Amino acid sequence: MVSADFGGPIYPTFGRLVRVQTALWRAADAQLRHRHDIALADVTALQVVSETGGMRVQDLAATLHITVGGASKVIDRLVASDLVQRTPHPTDRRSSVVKATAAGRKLLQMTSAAVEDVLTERLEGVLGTEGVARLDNLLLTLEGAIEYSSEGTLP
Amino acid sequence: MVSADFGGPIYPTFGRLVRVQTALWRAADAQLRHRHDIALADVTALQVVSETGGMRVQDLAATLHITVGGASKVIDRLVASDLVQRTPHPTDRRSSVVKATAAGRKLLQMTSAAVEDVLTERLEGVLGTEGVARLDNLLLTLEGAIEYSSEGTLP
DNA sequence: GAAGATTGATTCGTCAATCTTC
DNA sequence: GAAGATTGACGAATCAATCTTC
Repeated sequence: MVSADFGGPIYPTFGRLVRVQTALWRAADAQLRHRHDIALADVTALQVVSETGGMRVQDLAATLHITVGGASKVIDRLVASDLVQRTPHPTDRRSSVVKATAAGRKLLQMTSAAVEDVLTERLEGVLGTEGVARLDNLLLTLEGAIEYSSEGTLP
Repeated sequence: MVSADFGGPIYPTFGRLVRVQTALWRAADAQLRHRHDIALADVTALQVVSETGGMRVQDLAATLHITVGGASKVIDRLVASDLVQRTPHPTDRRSSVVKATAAGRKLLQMTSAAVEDVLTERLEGVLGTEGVARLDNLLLTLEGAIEYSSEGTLP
């Protein structure tokens, strides 16, 4: 079944998605910079690294949908702040395995609470837990579909 | 009523929102650069300017949730490409009114079709029209709430 | 003095080139 | 030769400073 266009233009919905995400990001980012002097982008990377317990640079890039070079630089910043460390890959000397340090995990606990506060207010406070659950279901569906369709777009 | 946390952590949902939006943005942006040699950010600004029929720099900034300086530079690029023009504000000589040119409106028609194609495939094709409608409802609610809560966040 | 806008310096991510290792 | 990662140059947005007009 090929997608038909019964629902009217979809650009406005996408515009809303972008604006909502931007506004939420900015709110959380401002809160983190203010309270913990760190950017949300860095905390997000730290979060991913921490919860996987160790990953390669390109795995971080794939998870965040950023480039490998960008991921390398994010890690540079986190290493400089002693929040993660590069450890040698056990079988492949081209790779490093990036792991959260104790300081990184500690900072993550505090920053996660700050982010949770902002998001709970602005997402759950507006949509309610039921609305958040509906949103999450839709996003899960999209996320699953996006993973494989992100390849092979351009010739 | 203060927000309570019955739904579990909300950070993962936000992370999904960011990743889905990023992936969709990148797909549409790549398509536009490839077919029309213009960035999605510029098309988005052109879209907003066009559909309002004329607005000030700070109005564009407020709509897109970007800074005034950033909006000024987006307009610089669009002016350089002859897609919008700055016209004198009728009553306030500090301001300009930014309007889409004929070339801008023409380009917008073509690029909108390209964006619609990408989004129809990746949003509607995955969620269906009903799913898109549900997503749009949730985003509308969030957008309405965000407008007024974006002020007065930091001391 | 405040509001609207522009400009220059900085920051962050992408892209292309490069280096090392497979 | 290909894969993993890093580095420098570039593009785009933020922030602070500045200029003009209210």
